[in-house]
Amino acid sequence: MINEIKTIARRHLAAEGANLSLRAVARDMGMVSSAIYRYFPSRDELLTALILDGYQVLGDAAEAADAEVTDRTDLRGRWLAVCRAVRRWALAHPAEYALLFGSPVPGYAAPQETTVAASRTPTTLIRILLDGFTTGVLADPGPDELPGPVHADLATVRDHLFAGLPETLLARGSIGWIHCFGAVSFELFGQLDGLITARDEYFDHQMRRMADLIGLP
Amino acid sequence: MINEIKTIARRHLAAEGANLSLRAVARDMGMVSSAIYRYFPSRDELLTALILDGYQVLGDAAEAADAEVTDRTDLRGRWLAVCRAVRRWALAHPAEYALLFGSPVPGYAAPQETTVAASRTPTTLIRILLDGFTTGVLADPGPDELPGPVHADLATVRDHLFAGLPETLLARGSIGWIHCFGAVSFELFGQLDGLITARDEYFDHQMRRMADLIGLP
DNA sequence: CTTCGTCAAGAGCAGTGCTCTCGAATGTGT
DNA sequence: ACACATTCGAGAGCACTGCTCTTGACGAAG
Repeated sequence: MINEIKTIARRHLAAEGANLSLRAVARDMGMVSSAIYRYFPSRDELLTALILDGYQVLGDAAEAADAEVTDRTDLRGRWLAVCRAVRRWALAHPAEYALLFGSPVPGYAAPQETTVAASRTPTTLIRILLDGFTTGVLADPGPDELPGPVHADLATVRDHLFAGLPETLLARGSIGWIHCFGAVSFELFGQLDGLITARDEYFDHQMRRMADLIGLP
Repeated sequence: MINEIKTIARRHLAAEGANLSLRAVARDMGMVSSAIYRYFPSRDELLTALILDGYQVLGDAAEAADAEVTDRTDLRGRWLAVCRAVRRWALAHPAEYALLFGSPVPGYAAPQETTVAASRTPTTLIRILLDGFTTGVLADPGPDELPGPVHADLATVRDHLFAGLPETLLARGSIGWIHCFGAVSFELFGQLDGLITARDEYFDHQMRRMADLIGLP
């Protein structure tokens, strides 16, 4: 039942865009709107559930894309594969992507759970670097003039999730992830319209430049 | 009159978030909602007006930040100044930033005018590179393995707006702009929550790395 | 003094999230 | 088999939204 609601809600999201209507979902289920409230205490809760699912599905796609690269030492190939998977999912589910990564819905404060669910995809990316470093494929590039406070922030993240990873690699990897997010959002939110037509190639080019910046062989 | 509506609408936008209510604006003006329709044929038109204004104000801020750097040969300083100005404006006007660069409002198709208004800020950035190149401060870094179709897209943009600029510089500058957008959006849309606390420094660090990637001295 | 255009008000339509109450169905325990 | 409890969905209703249409007041031209 809950799953049926979510499925129909996702369909509405894809069709209509961000403003999901509980009543419309209920109508599609042959129910009356108040019946939905048996299963979700509010519209925001339904959105939260969709967001959590979205992060999960995206994380799965990212991990699958990484796993598909047979040569595990091909860090650049793995990095590009994950980035492409993120973009592919975003293009296939623009409304859901906007829900996850777009402007926050006014009045809706994302619960703590969403922020941890959100970390799966970037974790997949950074883990590629950790993988490369522990297997010796990727060397510690040495210090990168990180400002002190940033150093502290990154150290915390590193100790939490990527024990042993040189901070410089974490910093560069984060930039790479942020740029992946930025490039996808830029395209999806219409900022590329009228400027770039070869979008696949443009995205790949950007991600390659990021791989260069990270220092991926 | 039109200006008063826009001013109050902006205030509501800042206070409530993206879902701007015409009736609330009218109420604040001591008018009835239908009176607004004398001045704006629809809510979307009002949003469009706000968007156009926003791009204009942001463009002004970017140009002013660039102009404030007295040493015109300090390309890196100029680049950072503009990026910081963009972020500063975004943090000061999050709802407006979301309107310009966030997820598109469902059912609302941005008119052509907005896309040209949007180009002012990136134009300011890229013009720094053009400036540096024409004055000899910045050398042509040579080809950057641009895919063919991207090459064609960028050539069109270059011939339109930045005559004489080497394509490689345009490509790198675009990446820099996209990353500026990405970093600001990432922070503003809550993706940094719980991870990075030193946000000023982190942003600056990213922009410096981008300046490195572009090759700014 | 009349006409004309501008302006705002008001009613009304269809839609929204959400709350509440009330019946019907579906078990479950004795 | 009966009584009880719980679950479910329907329906009405509240306050809100964007938007349309009609009506009436006001002031400036002719």
